[in-house]
Amino acid sequence: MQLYTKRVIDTIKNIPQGKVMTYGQVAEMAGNNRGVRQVVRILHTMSDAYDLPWHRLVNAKGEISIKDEETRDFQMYNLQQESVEIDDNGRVDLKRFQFIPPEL
DNA sequence: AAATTGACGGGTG
DNA sequence: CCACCCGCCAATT
Repeated sequence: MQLYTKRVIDTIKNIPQGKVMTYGQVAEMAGNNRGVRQVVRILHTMSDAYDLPWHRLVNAKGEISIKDEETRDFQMYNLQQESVEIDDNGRVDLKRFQFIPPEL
């Protein structure tokens, strides 16, 4: 597996409880803002194996991006358990809940 | 070895 | 705000 992929996994694992990150932000932290698609792919294939808190990922608009209803509900449930608020449109207020990693 | 796959993002109209 | 287009990366098939 490539370094980039590892960094993506690390980045996701480092998202603290009660906060969320966008897919693009993860790609950026991992060193390649253009590798968003790969982030998505990782979630599909490796989220179980690497025990990733995938529920802390939302798209750039702050929406929960899962299509499958059950999985989406599961994500919302988990977020709410961490006191992340979700509005009627299934959106999270990024201003309040987005995790901004310490740069260094 | 080539094609496919994805839970995306930014720009445009 | 919505709809569409196209660029992008690497694990899998």
